[in-house]
Parts: sequence; C-alpha cells; structure tokens
Amino acid sequence: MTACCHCGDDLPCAAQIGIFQQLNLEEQRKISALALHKTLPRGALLFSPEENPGLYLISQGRVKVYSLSPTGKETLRRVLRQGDFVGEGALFGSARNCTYGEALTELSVCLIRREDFLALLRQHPSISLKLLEELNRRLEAVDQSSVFSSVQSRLCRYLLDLSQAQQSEEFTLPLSGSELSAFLSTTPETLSRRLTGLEKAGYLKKTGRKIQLLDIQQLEKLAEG
DNA sequence: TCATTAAATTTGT
DNA sequence: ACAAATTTAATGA
Repeated sequence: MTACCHCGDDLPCAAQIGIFQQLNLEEQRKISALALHKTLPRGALLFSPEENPGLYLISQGRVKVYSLSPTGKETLRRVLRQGDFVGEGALFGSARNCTYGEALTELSVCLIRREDFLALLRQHPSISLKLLEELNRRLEAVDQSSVFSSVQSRLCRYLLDLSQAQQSEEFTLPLSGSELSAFLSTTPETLSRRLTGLEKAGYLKKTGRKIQLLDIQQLEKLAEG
C-alpha cells in the first residue's frame, strides 16, 4: 500500500484523525487508500472558492483558514493543526463560500475527494455521526466568540484552547499579532494592551511570542464573561 | 557573527 | 484610531 505522509507504514494517516479513530485498522487502511497524500510548501493554497476538491486531513503543519471580503480585507476563521480536517463544505454542493486555506508552514495533508468521501459516509454511518459531533462543536465555538463577549474573554478562551491543544501551559503563539487580532475581531493595539494587562495582573507571563499561563483558574473566569 | 534595515509591536495621544 | 517609539526579525557581508 501507499505509504502515507509522514506516518509509518502500519499507521495509516486516518488513524491520526479524530473522526476516524474508532474505526479498526482495516477500515483506516481503506480510507488511507482513498486519500491522496501531498506535501505542500509554506504559502501554498490548499483550497479556494474556485478550487475546493474535497476533505483535507492535516497530518503535519498548520493551515490558515480565512475569508476575503469584496474589498479584499482578510478575516481569519481558524487555524488548523495536526489532526484537524476541513473542506466538508465542498460536500454539500453549494460552493457559494468565500474561504481560502493557506499553508502556514510546510505541510503534509491527505485529500479525500468529494465523491470518495460521500461513499465512505454511506458505508460507515458512525463516521457521519462523528462528523456531526465535530460540526456541532464548531457551531458552539462560533456562538461563544460572538460579538456579545469582550475581547478579553475571547482572548482568554483562545489562550486556554491553545494550551489545551498543546498539552502545556507554556506555548508559542502560532499567529502574528495582527493575524491573532483579526481572529479575535480586534486591533493589534487592543490585543497588545489586553495581553500586557493580563501579564500585569499576574495571570500569565509573556516573552515575545512565548506565553506561559500562570493562573488558569482566573483566566477561565475571565473567559466565561 | 555582526551591522543594517525592514517589520512588527507597544505606548502615548 | 493614528502616529511615534521601541523591540524583534530578516538580510547580507
């Protein structure tokens, strides 16, 4: 069988992806056989409104997902990391979206084309259920980051999410200040001020782009607001 | 490696 | 929100 991305031969790339983890090795191998394995350089475009071939699974690296307004202003939607997937919108025909996916780092991805993935869903209803769960989780995330919450709480939530994703209270911000401020729907200036505010309060320590969370409980409190 | 300069971030208004 | 000041990253010798 085709060796997958950076995974070992006996570890199909599907094994890394959350929604496929409950499947047995045999089934994961089948999925990996369906997938096209690619490596892309930093800056490459995975998908765009014009070209959206199917479901991408991220096996190494990070992807910036953003939309472009008619005036050319970029709004960052999310940042994908290892184990995330994107492109399910391509499954539902309405290619009316305006999102782009760009490689933030050198990238290894698996691509499952639209038709193949639909076949997969019919064959494995449990994958469909997993997919629904994940999409619902994203829906809640959008809800939480709505205009009703403050920049501070959105920032805290982001930092806590990041810390959880990296399994560490110490991490490096994956986005530049301007990118992160766009993501949080604010400006670089207020982002900087909130961040130093949290530092002065003693809730975290900041050294350049490195962040160390010191008082998780307080941050969680602020994140609720 | 160090100096120059470009870019990004922080701070004051 | 803008602009000035400061810090950090990139480039090239």
